[in-house]
Amino acid sequence: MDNSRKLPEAEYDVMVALWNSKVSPVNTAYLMENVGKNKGWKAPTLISFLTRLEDRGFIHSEKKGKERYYYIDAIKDDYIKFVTNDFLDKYHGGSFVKMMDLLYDKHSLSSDELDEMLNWLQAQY
Amino acid sequence: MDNSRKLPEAEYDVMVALWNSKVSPVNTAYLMENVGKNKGWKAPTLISFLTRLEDRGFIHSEKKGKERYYYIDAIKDDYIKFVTNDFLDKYHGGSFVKMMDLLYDKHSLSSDELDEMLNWLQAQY
DNA sequence: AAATATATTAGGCAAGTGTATAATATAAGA
DNA sequence: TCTTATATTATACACTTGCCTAATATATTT
Repeated sequence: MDNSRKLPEAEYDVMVALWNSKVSPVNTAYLMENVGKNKGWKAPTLISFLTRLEDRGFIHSEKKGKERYYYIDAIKDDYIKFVTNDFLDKYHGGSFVKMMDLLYDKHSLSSDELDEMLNWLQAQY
Repeated sequence: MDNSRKLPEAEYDVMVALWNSKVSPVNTAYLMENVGKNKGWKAPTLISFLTRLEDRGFIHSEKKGKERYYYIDAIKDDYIKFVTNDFLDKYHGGSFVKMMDLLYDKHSLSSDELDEMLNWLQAQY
């Protein structure tokens, strides 16, 4: 179960479309509509990413007639958690506070967001 | 002047060594000691990353005798801020709270960290 | 000044990523 | 069933990234 690897941009974008879909499986046409088009990809481009995702074990697929349908195997939250922890370690020594500190200093964190966080934190107790 | 493009791993590791140095400029030998060695790189490998960093405008250099010395041009906090905002947007819809929520649920955020954050937040008011 | 040591430069290559064209399969229509 | 349309597959190619070997420049020692 080695789906815990960081995906290249394009493949991640495809996964997002899959994760966002309320139905499963979805076919290539659906994914063309929901990511490919906006990205300006040709169908074979999309399919090529899907093939790679399948190789990595993030999805699997099944052919029905002349179309192919894709099923999700990687859990979104697990993946996001993985990349997030990775990121925190790499850029902030694993510390939330360090990250907040930096962003606040640099005016990237608004007081609204501070309020929101405070609320959230207080709710955890 | 914002060459704030996301760096490849290896180049980022070199930047970290540069940013961590208390002196500037530093030479290749210093960087071999401080990153190259641990990474198991040969000197030309390190130098190749340095050349690329120079091409990207993150550093510049100067040759003295047979050695070359490197000067930092990219500000660490600016770069980290850039990648952090990028990351938040990409994986958490730009929201800290969403990120905290996910990690807490998934048991990646300890109560100690929660306390720390609460302290930090309260200190901002 | 030669010979030797050492640092840098030139150049290159394999794997990974983004992307496409041409070929092929399969369904649908005539 | 033959033709046409359409989706998929095969294949490939350019760039980027990680890394190195061989060649060259410069300093040091003899």
